[in-house]
Amino acid sequence: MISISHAINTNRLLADLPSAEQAALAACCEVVPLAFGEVLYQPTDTVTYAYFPINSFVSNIVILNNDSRLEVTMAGLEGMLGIALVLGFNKAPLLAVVQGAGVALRIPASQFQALLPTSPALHQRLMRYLYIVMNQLANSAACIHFHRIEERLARWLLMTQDRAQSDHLQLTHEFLAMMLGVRRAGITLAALALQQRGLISYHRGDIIILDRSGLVAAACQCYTQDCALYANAMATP
Amino acid sequence: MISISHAINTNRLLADLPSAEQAALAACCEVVPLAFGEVLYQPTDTVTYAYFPINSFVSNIVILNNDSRLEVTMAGLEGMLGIALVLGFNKAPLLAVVQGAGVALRIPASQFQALLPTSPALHQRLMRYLYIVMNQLANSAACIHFHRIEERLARWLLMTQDRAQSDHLQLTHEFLAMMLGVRRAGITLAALALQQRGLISYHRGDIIILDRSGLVAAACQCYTQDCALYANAMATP
DNA sequence: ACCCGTCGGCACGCTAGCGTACACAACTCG
DNA sequence: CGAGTTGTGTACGCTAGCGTGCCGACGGGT
Repeated sequence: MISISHAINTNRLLADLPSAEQAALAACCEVVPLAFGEVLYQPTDTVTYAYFPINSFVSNIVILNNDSRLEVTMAGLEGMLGIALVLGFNKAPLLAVVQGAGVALRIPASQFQALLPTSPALHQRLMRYLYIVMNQLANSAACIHFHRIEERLARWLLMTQDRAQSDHLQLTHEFLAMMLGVRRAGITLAALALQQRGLISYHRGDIIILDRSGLVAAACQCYTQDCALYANAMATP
Repeated sequence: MISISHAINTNRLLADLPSAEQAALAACCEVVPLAFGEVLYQPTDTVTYAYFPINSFVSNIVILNNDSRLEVTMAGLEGMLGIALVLGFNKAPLLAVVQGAGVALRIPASQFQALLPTSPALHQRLMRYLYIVMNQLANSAACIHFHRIEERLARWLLMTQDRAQSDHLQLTHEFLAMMLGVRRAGITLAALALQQRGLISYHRGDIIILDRSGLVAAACQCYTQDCALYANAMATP
């Protein structure tokens, strides 16, 4: 099991906080396991916990008209879930589904909200994170509209790899199709193309990233832009 | 010319604020005209002013790879521009273009940021507004991906009508095509369809909304959902 | 060792929307 | 009043992706 202090130093929003803030945080959070497929929030649910993933990662999914689904953001060790709480609100807007099993730090909503006014550094980090997420959302909208499945798939695999911190992912075509909002057959073709170019290999739900830089080249620039945006926004004093 | 106090009572984020907060606001803002096509922010610009539209409205546009453009949100009397400032940041992420001429309240960035800590009611409103915008972004991404041009056009006209507060809009097909990220010819077909159904009429850049409720039916549900979301989030205590 | 559920390859016709290009009509301005 | 500009209708072939359905192959469980 991962200790709380180790967890706090792993999540990028929490690492490097002043030790007083880390201590305050540690006092009210716990390390919990997240299982693959677990639903953290349903749309319109009241948000009872904030989560900071450590080695797990979670997809935020829009549900349209009860059938169409589309992943719009992803949160792993670089982010958090329960963003609404930072805005003083407690209604979840999106479906949050655990997409990579692992552990996360969990804080009850009320304690989290009580913590914010007394933890200025944390608060600032979270505001920055909100800014980043808003940009990711805006860029995603354009990316999803303009870019082809193959490019989007490559981007998505890279984003997932970053959060899973492993070049070995467990994803079926069916699942990828739901995330990208396309047909399963569409994913099959795109994945075949990537495989034939020697960038990935896969076999019944196990995807291995063989050539990361090749995959970056195959992805739309949205991937590199996203990374740059995160780095920039977080680095600015 | 519109007076500052009348302006403050027109923008929905500012109306109904405690009078002390309105007074503090009034002390540092001014009413400025916004001309059609005026660019308020370029991506990566430093944000020098926050704007609260009164009878003008502004599109926030993502620019991808220097050519593809797509409107992702719109702000009128129900919103504001310069959201980054609320998050303690001063970099504009999107292109903000005035799409309906009119006036807006304008506040220098530093004064705006100084105002926030001392105006809790305003601050809360703005956080709510951020929450709404994030949801609009997420929903837009899905809407743009799944819905047809005709539905999206209908939705877009309704959103514009709400902000222009007039059933008479000035928009060319060319402009609409840029907003929706599609071909001009695509807009022509969709607009013809709406016109033949008796919902709108247009003539060389002048669009008149004839049957608002028919248009709501022709639009994807995203429009009604958006409205409901705004009302809900703003109404919650 | 088998069975059956899961996963992936593939093929069919179909549609929305693309890129492009041309023509005409309506305004604008000299 | 004539010339140019702007806005709209339309047409062409083309592509990405859709919906659907089938089949084979793999592999875990009994």
